[in-house]
Amino acid sequence: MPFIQVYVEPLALSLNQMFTYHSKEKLERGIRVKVEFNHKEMVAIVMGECEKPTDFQAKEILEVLDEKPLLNDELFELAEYMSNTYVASKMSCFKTMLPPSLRVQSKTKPIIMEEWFEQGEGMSSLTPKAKELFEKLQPMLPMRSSLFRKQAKTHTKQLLEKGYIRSIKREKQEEIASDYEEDRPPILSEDQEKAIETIRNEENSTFLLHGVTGSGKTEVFLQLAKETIEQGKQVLFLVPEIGLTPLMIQRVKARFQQKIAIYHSQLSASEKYQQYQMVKNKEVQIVVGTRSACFMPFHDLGLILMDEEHDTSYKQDAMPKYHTRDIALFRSAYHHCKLVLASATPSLESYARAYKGLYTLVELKRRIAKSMPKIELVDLREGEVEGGLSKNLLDKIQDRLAKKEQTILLLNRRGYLPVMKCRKCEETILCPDCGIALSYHRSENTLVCHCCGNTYPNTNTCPKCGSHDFYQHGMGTEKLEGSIQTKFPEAKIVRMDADTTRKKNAHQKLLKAFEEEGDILIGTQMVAKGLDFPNVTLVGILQADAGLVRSDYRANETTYEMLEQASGRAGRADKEGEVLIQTFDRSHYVMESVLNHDYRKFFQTEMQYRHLGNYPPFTYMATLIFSHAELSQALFEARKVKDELKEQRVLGPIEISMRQKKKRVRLLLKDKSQEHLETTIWALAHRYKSNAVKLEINMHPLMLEE
DNA sequence: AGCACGCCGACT
DNA sequence: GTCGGCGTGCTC
Repeated sequence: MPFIQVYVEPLALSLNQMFTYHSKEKLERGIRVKVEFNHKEMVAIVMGECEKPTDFQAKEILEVLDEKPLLNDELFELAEYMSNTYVASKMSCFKTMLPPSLRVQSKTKPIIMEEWFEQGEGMSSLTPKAKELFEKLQPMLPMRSSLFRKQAKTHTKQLLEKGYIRSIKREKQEEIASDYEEDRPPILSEDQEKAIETIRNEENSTFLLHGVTGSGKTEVFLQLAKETIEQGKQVLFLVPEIGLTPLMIQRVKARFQQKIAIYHSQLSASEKYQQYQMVKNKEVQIVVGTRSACFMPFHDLGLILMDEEHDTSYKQDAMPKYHTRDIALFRSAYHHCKLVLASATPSLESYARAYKGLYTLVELKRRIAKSMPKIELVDLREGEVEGGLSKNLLDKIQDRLAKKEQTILLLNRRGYLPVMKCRKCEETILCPDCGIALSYHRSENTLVCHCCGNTYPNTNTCPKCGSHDFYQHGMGTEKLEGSIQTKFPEAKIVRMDADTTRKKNAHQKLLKAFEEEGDILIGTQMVAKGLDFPNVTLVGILQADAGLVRSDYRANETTYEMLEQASGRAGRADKEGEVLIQTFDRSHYVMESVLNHDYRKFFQTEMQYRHLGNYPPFTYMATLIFSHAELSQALFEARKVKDELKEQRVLGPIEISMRQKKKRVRLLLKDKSQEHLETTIWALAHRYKSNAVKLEINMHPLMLEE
């Protein structure tokens, strides 16, 4: 009669230890069981057998929930790796790795049923409209209820009640593969051929494909994927955000003409389960997906492609705060398969590794058809500037309108006014939860916290002195849209930012609207990513240095990335592209590098600064956030920890925005050794398991919390 | 993480 | 007199 060890349901680090139970049967690692834990019933995951405990009485297992383990050996190893490197509980790693319906907490059996309608024997009379609809839809029965409802709308109820249709439950079936016209591979450029050759033949397993925008990286991907599939192996194709990559999916589908799995966070639980099972049951060879797709249960992975590898959406900001790139590296090592990281603006970490020869650098230096867009820097300190727009830029917009060509304007600040500051008493209206300035959004007449997303009605009254007079300085996308519309009344303007893309599929709808009839697309940095409109010949960046004033160590990198990516949106087809960058500091090395499309120069300069400041890739970092209702308590703990850590460089403590009415204080640790950093942080994590001051850890942070 | 236990303030 | 605040200790 075996004793088994389990991890229990709560994700907290304080319960990140195994508990022992008694079982009537042998149980494999990875099987879920129901147990009593601290007077409560909960689910636990079996980790293995052990000896009879001597110092306590083990309880009985109440129920065995699975026949087969949920995770294979590789995924167990991966969970171990994740837990260690990101200082997260094992259970939180298991949770992240599984699709929602298989998660530990999930009580429902993952057999997914869906509602269908079948023909009934309704006799009583119908209203004319219902009768008409029923006659139209009858030949299609039985059909999916959702489809039926979409057409019959409110008449569905009547048809059900009068028995013309009956509701039945069916096991969910797979969507019929939509047919895409087969896409034949084009003739590759010399650069592309060479890139493929290198990746195919080089011994190294990790490659950094540095290809300028429009250099045909995708074609390289597709070719490599094809070869892998022909060897009977699986391909994982990672993309940053699915909302921006419908084109990519279409291309993959069209090229391969076989069933592929698509996995991203916007799928419903049952859709995720379906896609997950397709991979597990070896029904598909290709998976295209975002961050969470890096945990798919592959059995014979032959190639991992990671597009836009610099993109920060690859890092999860909830526990465990993993980076998809690390997971991809782990899996490529486990499966002995190649990993191709690709970007026009690689992360400094990846490029540094390629530079050292750890990764093999593969370059695509030329655009397929056209030359790179012409870039012009406009000094905002000189010449006329009207509402944030230089005369130069206004003229160019006018010119594109006349030529019926399109313009993209990038302003990395949403809303109407970025701050509400009272003219009388100089009070700034702050978010009660976060303590940072609220932005005014005119269309909704609300004040929005861009930190936590909370909205408050705008009373246009100063909370301190009751005045109604506020400063009008600064500008967000909403205000820009208004002023552009006033200047060019005939122009069709589309605005794309977090406010206009909140609804599902809003992204695609806005982009479609712009492609079909828009003249000017105004947006935050989301318009810099991956858009491909042949008729866009002008890109204007309004406040190029806005990002440079930020204090965080990656400010220059993100600014370079944003400018270079935005520039890549201009002149993608046969028309020449032009980019106008408005800046206060045209001699800044970020501006100069972008001007000449010189990533290497940017890299070398930035590396010097990183070296001087002891920042990644020269060190490993972690942030520690101490939170408590009382600032003094949080500060006290932070200072105590700082004093103890003599071997690392510690920055802070600094006070950052509140969360849930709690004051927060941040320390930033830098360490030459990743192992040393890990052991230090783990020790701290254990110490703060049950402290009134809470400690939040972010290993290898990309964005420092403010 | 939850939740029971336990010890002090303002209320029917 | 008690209802209820949340500090701290425990979970096989």
